[in-house]
Amino acid sequence: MNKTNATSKTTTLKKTSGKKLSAHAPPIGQDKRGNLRDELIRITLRTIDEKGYQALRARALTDEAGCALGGLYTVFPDMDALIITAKLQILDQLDAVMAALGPSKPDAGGATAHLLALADAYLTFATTRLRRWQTLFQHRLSEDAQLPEAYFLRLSEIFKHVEKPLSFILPQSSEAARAATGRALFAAVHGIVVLGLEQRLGQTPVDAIRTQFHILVRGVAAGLTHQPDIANAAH
Amino acid sequence: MNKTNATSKTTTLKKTSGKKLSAHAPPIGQDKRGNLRDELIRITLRTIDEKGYQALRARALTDEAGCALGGLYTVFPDMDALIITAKLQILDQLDAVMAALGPSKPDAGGATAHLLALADAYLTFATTRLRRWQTLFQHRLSEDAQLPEAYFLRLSEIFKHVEKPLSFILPQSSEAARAATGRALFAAVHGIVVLGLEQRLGQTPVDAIRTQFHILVRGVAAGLTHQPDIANAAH
DNA sequence: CCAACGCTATGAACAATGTTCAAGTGATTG
DNA sequence: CAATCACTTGAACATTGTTCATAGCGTTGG
Repeated sequence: MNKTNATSKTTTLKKTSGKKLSAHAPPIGQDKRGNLRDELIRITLRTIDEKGYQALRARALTDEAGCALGGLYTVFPDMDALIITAKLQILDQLDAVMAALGPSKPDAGGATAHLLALADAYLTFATTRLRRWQTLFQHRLSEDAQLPEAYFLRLSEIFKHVEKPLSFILPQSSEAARAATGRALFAAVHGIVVLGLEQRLGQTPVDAIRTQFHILVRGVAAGLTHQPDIANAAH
Repeated sequence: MNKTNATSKTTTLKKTSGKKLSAHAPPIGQDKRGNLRDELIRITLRTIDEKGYQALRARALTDEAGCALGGLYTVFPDMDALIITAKLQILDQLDAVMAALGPSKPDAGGATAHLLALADAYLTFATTRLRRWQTLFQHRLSEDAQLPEAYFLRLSEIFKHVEKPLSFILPQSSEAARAATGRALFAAVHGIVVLGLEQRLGQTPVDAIRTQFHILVRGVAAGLTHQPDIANAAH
């Protein structure tokens, strides 16, 4: 069912035909070294967009980049490193989308509207760039490998987009309380989107997803407005 | 690395010497057919508990079950089917944990407390049976395979645990509004746990996670109590 | 009893992976 | 022109899940 044998012919063996003429007329490679790295990253992102991160294959990438299989391992220690680089770029794009909304109006109503706009931007990112978003949050690197610290730093930056408007809903609260609340809100919206996009049965889920985080964001905003101590009574 | 169970292999193989009606218990293979299936499921869950779903290997499972590699494919169409069966059982366990809390007290305060207890039960499940929980929500089946409808039915049942106490917070709301709110709340807590357990850096994240969904659940409960229309104004 | 049949388990073979590394290639240098 | 060196190459390797011709064993018919 799974691994169809269609590929048996495709991937191989121009070796019989003499490639003595190595033909370094530039098929793809523009410069030399650093460009193979960038080229591989570019192809990785393109493959993700077209077929999803599950389709990333060392041979397919190097074929398309016009280098040998081993070439990949001259610019990356392994495939994980390549994918991590791609994930970092995608995270930057998500950050940019949320940053592009600008600041919120400095009152509780404006803050709530801004939180909804952030959630909407997140949902839009997840649906319009579904494969990139899936790469961000579904892809697992293999066993021992660890995401770099820069990844988590970027993630905290994203949480900050949510923290900022909270200062108009929780003007008296501590920095820590706002951080926890912002993180909770982002994670909550993330969870709604995750479970919503996971199951592709049912009907158009996007509106249902939007309904859910409307309830959630407006509910939390109203609750915190009436009882700000909730955010502080952490323990 | 560990071919420790060479003994089990030999013992099971010798049951070829007749004894269909065996008085003394055979070592592993008790009956015939359905037992290999159950045995494989058992071993699958055990492997998940000990090493995580990433460690599931056809050869390791069949070795331990005392059958040949191909034996797996006589009782399951492929490994996905086996893992799906395991996931269904794990989902049942999660459902049982949340059902074990019983009903909430029939007022808004009792409902809020119950929602918090549900979130806490979920977090406890995720942390004490981490590998099973990861299998539930991190494992992806390969490409074409689909989770069975029973899986999503079970999931809706779990959402219902959250819906029920909501009737004391939103007594006037429609069934649909409560369903959307319940789903949103579960997904929100799920998102908090997911992002919380993802990054194991920092110190004890469990308390931080608990803090977050306290803010969230109590915030939403308070908000919906003061402005019940939020749950209805879907669009 | 045994011969023939049918089901089931078997495990070698296969295709598709990521990764390694000896060998090759071409430029630079002495 | 030879030697050296940095870099590239792709065949080989180790692991995967999956398949399928074959062998084994119980049942049945004569």
